[in-house]
Amino acid sequence: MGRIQTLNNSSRKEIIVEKAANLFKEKGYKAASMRDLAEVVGVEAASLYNHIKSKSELLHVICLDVANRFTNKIDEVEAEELSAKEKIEILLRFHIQEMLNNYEDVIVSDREWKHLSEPYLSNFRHQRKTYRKRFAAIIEEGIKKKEIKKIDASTAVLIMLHAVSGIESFHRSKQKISGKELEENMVTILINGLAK
Amino acid sequence: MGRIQTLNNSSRKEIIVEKAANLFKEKGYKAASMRDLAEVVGVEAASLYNHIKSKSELLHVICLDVANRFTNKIDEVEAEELSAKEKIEILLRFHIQEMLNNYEDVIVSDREWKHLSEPYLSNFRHQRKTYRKRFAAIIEEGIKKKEIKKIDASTAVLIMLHAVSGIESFHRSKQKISGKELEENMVTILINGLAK
DNA sequence: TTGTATTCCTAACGTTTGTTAGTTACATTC
DNA sequence: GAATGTAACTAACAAACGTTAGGAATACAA
Repeated sequence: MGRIQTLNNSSRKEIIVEKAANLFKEKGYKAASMRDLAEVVGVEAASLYNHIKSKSELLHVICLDVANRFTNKIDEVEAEELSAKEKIEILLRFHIQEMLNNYEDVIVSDREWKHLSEPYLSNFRHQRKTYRKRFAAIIEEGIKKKEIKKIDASTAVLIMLHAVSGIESFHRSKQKISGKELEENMVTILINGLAK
Repeated sequence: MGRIQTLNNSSRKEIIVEKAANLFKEKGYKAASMRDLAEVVGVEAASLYNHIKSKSELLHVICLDVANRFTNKIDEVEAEELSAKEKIEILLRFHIQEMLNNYEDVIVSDREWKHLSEPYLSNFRHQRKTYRKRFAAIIEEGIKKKEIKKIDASTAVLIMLHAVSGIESFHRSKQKISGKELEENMVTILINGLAK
């Protein structure tokens, strides 16, 4: 009968959420059972319920946290006095950094948000939609100021956000290049294109 | 007691696979139950087993079909006498077209392949890996011939493949722009970049 | 019309699922 | 050391899952 190891200043709940993110990333939310999670945590399944309310709570804690991080960042970027192109590059680099450092949460949020229950599902959808609109608005500002090519702004947002999510494959591979190199490559390709 | 509608020259099995792809896309493979599928098909769950062997067969039929289409295309492209840049653009446009026309299969294959059972899982993984290597080789050829910027080829592949998968959001949105416009925007951004 | 496949049905199976109830062990405070 | 709250356990629940068995209805060939 071993207790959950609580190192640092993280609570037992935080540890469970962290392990859950890992498991959800690996197997998907639906395929990951509470008994799987319990095993990883080192405890019986029923014991988890001393710390969390339900399986779905785990998912919405993860998703909400990720969504808030991106919302906070775009708040910050919009407030600064920068050119549109600079704003875009900052956001793009932030996405890449998040994907390099907190990728488990980000991937789960990206891929499993559909399994959120109401009202968290509606909230998440709204926050996501709003974020993309604000991102697109920055691009449109850049087009107006002739910093950016005349392209469809929402398509550009779509490309950038999804391109970044490809970093998951990078994590799985043998990491021939470093995170910094990856970041520079991505920014170059997306801002300046492949063609010479 | 209604029978499965079999129009054109498609078999009942093909109809089930088609509806399954739609359902898997909507709810995810694990969350989509055979009873859900039966309801969509218009039949009782047990009746499906007169036409298919198992739920997992549905998934691997879908995934294998998608993987083969891309493999066939890259076979075709490699055989032609074209510049690397042209080859890349053809492949990119093919990905976009597939995502516009057969997106349900492609999305399911992209997102749910992890739930394949052996030996289909290993086969799929291998085919996917090989495809990406071949794609990266074309890019490296382009770099050598100075048609393409000096970037990390596998990062470029990763960006392109994942950018295209963002077209799913396009399908969900109110389609302000046409498929053709979307294609041109994507190709422009990825080949020439955002910056003016 | 009769015989034979095909396609559907109902009923049920054995698992696995998320979760609750009730109880025991540990940790902390007085 | 007694008291109290926290965190673990065992056992079990009802519901949902994929799938099978066996029989009834339909379609097609003779």
